[in-house]
Amino acid sequence: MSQHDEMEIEAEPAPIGKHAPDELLTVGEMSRRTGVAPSALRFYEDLGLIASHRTGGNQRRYPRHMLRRVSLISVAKRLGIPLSDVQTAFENVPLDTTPSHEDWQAASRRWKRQLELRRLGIERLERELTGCIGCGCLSMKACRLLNPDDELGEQGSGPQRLPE
Amino acid sequence: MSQHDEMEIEAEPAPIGKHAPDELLTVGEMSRRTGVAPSALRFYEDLGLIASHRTGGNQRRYPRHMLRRVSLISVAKRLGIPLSDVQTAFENVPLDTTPSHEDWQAASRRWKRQLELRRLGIERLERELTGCIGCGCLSMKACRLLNPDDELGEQGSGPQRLPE
DNA sequence: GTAAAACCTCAAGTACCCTTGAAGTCAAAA
DNA sequence: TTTTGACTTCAAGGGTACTTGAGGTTTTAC
Repeated sequence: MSQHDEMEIEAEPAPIGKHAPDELLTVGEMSRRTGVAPSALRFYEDLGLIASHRTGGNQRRYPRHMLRRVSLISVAKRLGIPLSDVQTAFENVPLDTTPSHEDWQAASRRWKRQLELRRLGIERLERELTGCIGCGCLSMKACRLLNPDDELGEQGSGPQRLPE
Repeated sequence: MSQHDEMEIEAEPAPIGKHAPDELLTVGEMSRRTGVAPSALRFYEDLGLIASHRTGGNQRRYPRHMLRRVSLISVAKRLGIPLSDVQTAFENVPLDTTPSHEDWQAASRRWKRQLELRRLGIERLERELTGCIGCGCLSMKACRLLNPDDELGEQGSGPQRLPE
């Protein structure tokens, strides 16, 4: 395996001077840059979370803006956010064209809201636990943590999500 | 085939219609009280996350303190915390005897620390996203969110966890 | 005493989120 | 041009977290 220096990745004839904004990335380059395995990238593409162009030889070529999507997906993964939620967050970010300023702004705000809700859920549980530590009991009666039949504890069975 | 060769926990005649404070719970009662399916309870028991006594007829009977464990497990599920982490959090809480005040206190503190780490990860991402919204870019170069090769983004492939 | 409801085990199935491997193709360096 | 590494698809496998179903037993209620 050849370890290239961090040079400009130019799959196509390089425009003189600066990197092309239209530069396309192979699956391997995408993987190295995002830390997401090629197999996972293909998987995300099957799910429609990301998209690629194909060369004449049927190889994937990703537009640069796809880096953002992949990075956001991997961030979500680290926070335990399911891919279905990621899909929702991406709802109005175009796959086929470079998303506009506004597209990403809107997506950022959606992401932030999601994160905020998750954080609030955690903060609340922290408060409950602090109370439990304070009273030294984890009391079944007093502790909302252990009686979560409120907005946090939607249903009895099945996968559960934080409220949205 | 009945096996009464040893003293087993018998289904005691319940005090008329009401629950005794040291009452043992069947798997069904446990399920109704915690919202966790009986199959999941059995699964947790297989994993060693919870434990039960058995009647002479080999049916599970849960001591009341097991309600806490199950509830905490289901809280963890809601927050996307894997069962392996739950196991860690329970490490020093006895399964066979009613955990003491101090056992639960220590567990509470461990839980709180776990939640705190998770929250901090989220808060950091929120800050990053706020910056991105602010600058209106989600810039690949400026945004740590999209270049997470720091303590949050350990390695390239494989399942990733929040730092602990 | 009997019948229904609740329980038991064990095996297989499901859903998500991928990874691994086989068998073959493409692309760029030597 | 040749070689090699990177790529392709497709099928199967794996970990987590369970659910479902079959076939049988126990407990409870009448």
